[in-house]
Amino acid sequence: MKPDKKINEHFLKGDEKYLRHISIDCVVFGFHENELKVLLLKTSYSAKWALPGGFILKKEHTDEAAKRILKERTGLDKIYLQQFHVFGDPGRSNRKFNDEYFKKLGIKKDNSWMFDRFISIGYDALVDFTKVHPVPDLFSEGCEWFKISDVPALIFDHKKILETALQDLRLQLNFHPVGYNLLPLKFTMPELQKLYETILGKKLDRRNFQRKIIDTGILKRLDETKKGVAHKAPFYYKFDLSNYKKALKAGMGFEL
Amino acid sequence: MKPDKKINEHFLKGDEKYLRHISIDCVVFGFHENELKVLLLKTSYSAKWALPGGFILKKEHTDEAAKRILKERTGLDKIYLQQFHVFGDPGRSNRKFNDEYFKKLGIKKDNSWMFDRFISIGYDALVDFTKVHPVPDLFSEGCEWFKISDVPALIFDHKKILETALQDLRLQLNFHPVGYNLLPLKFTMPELQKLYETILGKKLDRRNFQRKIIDTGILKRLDETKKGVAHKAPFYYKFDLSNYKKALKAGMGFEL
DNA sequence: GTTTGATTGTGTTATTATGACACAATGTAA
DNA sequence: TTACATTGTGTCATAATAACACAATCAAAC
Repeated sequence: MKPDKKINEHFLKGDEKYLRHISIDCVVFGFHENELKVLLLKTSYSAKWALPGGFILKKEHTDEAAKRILKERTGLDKIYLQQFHVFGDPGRSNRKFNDEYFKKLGIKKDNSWMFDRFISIGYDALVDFTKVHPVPDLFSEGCEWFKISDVPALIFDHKKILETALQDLRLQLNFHPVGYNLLPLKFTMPELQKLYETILGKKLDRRNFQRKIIDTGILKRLDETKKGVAHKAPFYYKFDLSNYKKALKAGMGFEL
Repeated sequence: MKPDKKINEHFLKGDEKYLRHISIDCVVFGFHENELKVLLLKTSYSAKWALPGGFILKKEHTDEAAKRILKERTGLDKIYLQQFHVFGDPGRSNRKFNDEYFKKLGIKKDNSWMFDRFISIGYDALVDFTKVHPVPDLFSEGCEWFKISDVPALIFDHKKILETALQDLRLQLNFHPVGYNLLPLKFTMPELQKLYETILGKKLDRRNFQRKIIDTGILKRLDETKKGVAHKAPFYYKFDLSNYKKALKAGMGFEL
């Protein structure tokens, strides 16, 4: 089926497949080159960008829907994913679209479930940047990572959703060793620290940080050191999965 | 309009007023006689009890809907209320009803939006027990407070919703001085401590508890003492609203 | 080859927060 | 007047945290 035809069908008949009035928006965090990043889609119907999102099949668990949507956008299967907030303002999506776009597709705005009010469930995901293969969706012409500090204009209330997710991530940091989901298998202590600093938005003392992280017991130091650095080579670490899981259950207390 | 007629209309035409597939369930916490309590409704269509809940008007903010629902059940206007989780299992409400009840009302199950799948947004509320006037809803024949430790059988997944709310409340305790919402204007230190102990489900040291609470600066000791106790009379305290709000913004760190 | 610069690994100390604990004071009831 | 239950307050040992310094090592510059 041609893309235009698919879009048309989605606008006119999507409500036969999906629950009306409810959507899911995902804030996908990644970490690369010492920067926290978020995955965004370039909408084809406006100059703005959007969070990857989608809808819930009539008999699908909301969590499953979020997983499915994420899988389609990132190719990733088992990722850290959880709901963090519901956005239920009736005016949240009543913003201006590009009418030309819909005219071209032959869609009348009062004719489609897609222009109804939507309540959106926000999910946030932490992914290993290096393993993601971004794929735009039907309504997007591109898919890119953006530095958190450098996010473009977003549609609807997506900016607010992103900010809420970020706040939530900061809170989580003390309970959840989020590094496991955001970093590759092996990583150095400075890299891990940089991740924490980026999320929290503040500098941390190198030595105290190391002590606290080590004390949790969730890390395992490898014998290997990083090669090719113009200074003392840092050790690689990886997460000790068994201790990591224990710590999760115990609800690791942890202040930075 | 007669109740039966109202119910009938709700089942057959409610979807003209409300969003389909989405509901709100409220966990209303109160504190009385040194016990944490929750407000429940006795369903008229089964032997079970239910959380007070309702639906979202087509142009209503979800938060407003929760407020409205709560106002109708408790008579209270300005209460501490917030969403804590979305329950999105497609099977969550596919449980057995009392068919007799619906037959009596002349409602066919495949004929009403009310038997569709619902995604429910959980809101929890902390209220001053002494100010609540419980009012059952259209589908309930009663409305009562239950001790948290002594909750009867609940419909659907309401037990799980309640438990999730309770967990959330425990987490909140460290960030939010919840006492303000659950206690009357003036209260004694032992009463406040008992509240914390009940929510956390563990005993706290009397002297350490007092020190920490006092150190936050959110309390103001009155000159008045409690009368009519067969032992040393405890002082009354009230919340220092200005410091309380400051502490909220600063995100009071606080471990028990 | 030696030096330089940047960065890592590690340990000490002062300060603060926490948990465990004891005794004097007070109001009613016996 | 005494007994009892419960409150108000303070101390001390221990644990957690923040601030801080120096030696080791790698690549690049000379």
